[in-house]
Amino acid sequence: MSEHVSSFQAPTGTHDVLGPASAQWEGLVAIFADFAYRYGFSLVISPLFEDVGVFNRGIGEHSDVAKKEMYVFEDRGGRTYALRPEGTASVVRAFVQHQPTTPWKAWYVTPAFRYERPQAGRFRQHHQLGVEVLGTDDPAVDVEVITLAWRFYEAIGLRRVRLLINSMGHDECRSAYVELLREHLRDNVLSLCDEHRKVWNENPLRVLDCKKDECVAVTSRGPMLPDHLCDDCREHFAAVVAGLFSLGIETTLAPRLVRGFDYYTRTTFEFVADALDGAQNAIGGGGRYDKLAEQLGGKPTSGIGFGTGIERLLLTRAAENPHAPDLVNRELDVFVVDTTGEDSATVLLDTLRQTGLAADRAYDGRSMKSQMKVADKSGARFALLIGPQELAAGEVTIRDLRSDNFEQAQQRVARADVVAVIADLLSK
RNA sequence: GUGGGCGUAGCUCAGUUGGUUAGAGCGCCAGGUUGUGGUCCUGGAGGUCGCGGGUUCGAUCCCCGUCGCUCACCCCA
Repeated sequence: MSEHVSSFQAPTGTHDVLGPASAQWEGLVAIFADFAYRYGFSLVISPLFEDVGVFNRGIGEHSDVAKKEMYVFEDRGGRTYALRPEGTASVVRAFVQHQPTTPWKAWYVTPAFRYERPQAGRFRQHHQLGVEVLGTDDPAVDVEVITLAWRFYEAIGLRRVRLLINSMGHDECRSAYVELLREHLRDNVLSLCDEHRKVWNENPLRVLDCKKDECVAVTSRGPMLPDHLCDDCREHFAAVVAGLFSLGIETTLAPRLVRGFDYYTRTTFEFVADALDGAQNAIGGGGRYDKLAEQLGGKPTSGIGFGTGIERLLLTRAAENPHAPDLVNRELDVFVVDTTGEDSATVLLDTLRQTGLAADRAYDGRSMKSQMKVADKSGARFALLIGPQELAAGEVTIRDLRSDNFEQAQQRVARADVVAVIADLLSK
């Protein structure tokens, strides 16, 4: 800042996550990875950018995300790519490309990019955790995916989360329904809100999602999707709801829940955090996409997935309980203070770390007082002091940084015994 | 894309109804005699008052523009 050179900052809508906040991320990802493992999922890593067609065909060219929110660019070879705006399309593209044996259960953690104006809980780069299951339309897998999400939310301490669930039907029963809805909207065009009065015909389902009083009044008098499902879809939906009920997972039937991506069929769901009173209270969502693999050039393959936003999860945790415990412990065990200027600290640290302890030190040959201050701020449980006396005696002074009694707080032990003594002290 | 609020030290903010060397708290660094943190005391470093232009004898303060942050709409995680 002292120079007149211009500097840089993170692009609009993006953020650097530094410690200690980043430890919360580590914790979330680690817990989710563990859940995924316990539910039989394996990690899938796919590219952050794809041929733009993957997303256009996947999420639908008429969706808002595809129309105006994608980061599209041309590379030096003239190919048109887009940064992934969500996780599912890439994973399904990978499935189609590699044709793993089914059912294929994959989980991911990824950034997602959307060109939007940032606001509370919404960014141009956000991060999602998610799972996908390809190759079965068994309602049991719908239940399993939703259960994984639900139990995960419980595990990270969320208490005020509601599960909204709906069925979009399959191609035929949905398009039949859309026609019914279209007729109903046509008869009531003048009663719709300003915006939908113009565009209701392009995608009638979107009107269901409108929160304006005018649109709500019209659609609530009109046909509802769950009432117009075919027998198969109705049975499938009933099986999903029954499965969740048998697990004690409370569901809210949401007949007007229409999610933003066109690929959804049958089961769709969303998790809403009541602690987030802003507009951005959806912390996760997903659904079935039985036509997506075909749309991406693969064999007809059923699929279902779920994604949840890391930033919103952390916001929700903080909103529900400002004093929520850390999701992962990143405190140091010991801090080495060495004023001899020789390599005692270097050697001792190597030993400590090899035994699995978390250990750090001060640099630049600072005074003992200065190093002790750093030790204190590091949060370490113990300080290990090496001055001329310890050096000469081949010993180390162990000081308990949580004790305020000078006499009882420290003891001198032989270098060779340090690891054992520390291990013993930490186990108490 | 549209609209509101805001932009002064690393952080949170005062302040100047336009006038000499711009402040506080926290944080950071160094001391408070002989090798020891957390409290306390002292001292220090650190700011083109977002950037550009205009008005003025003079602008951090007024005006315009611009960039950025933030909140909301739309939509979404």
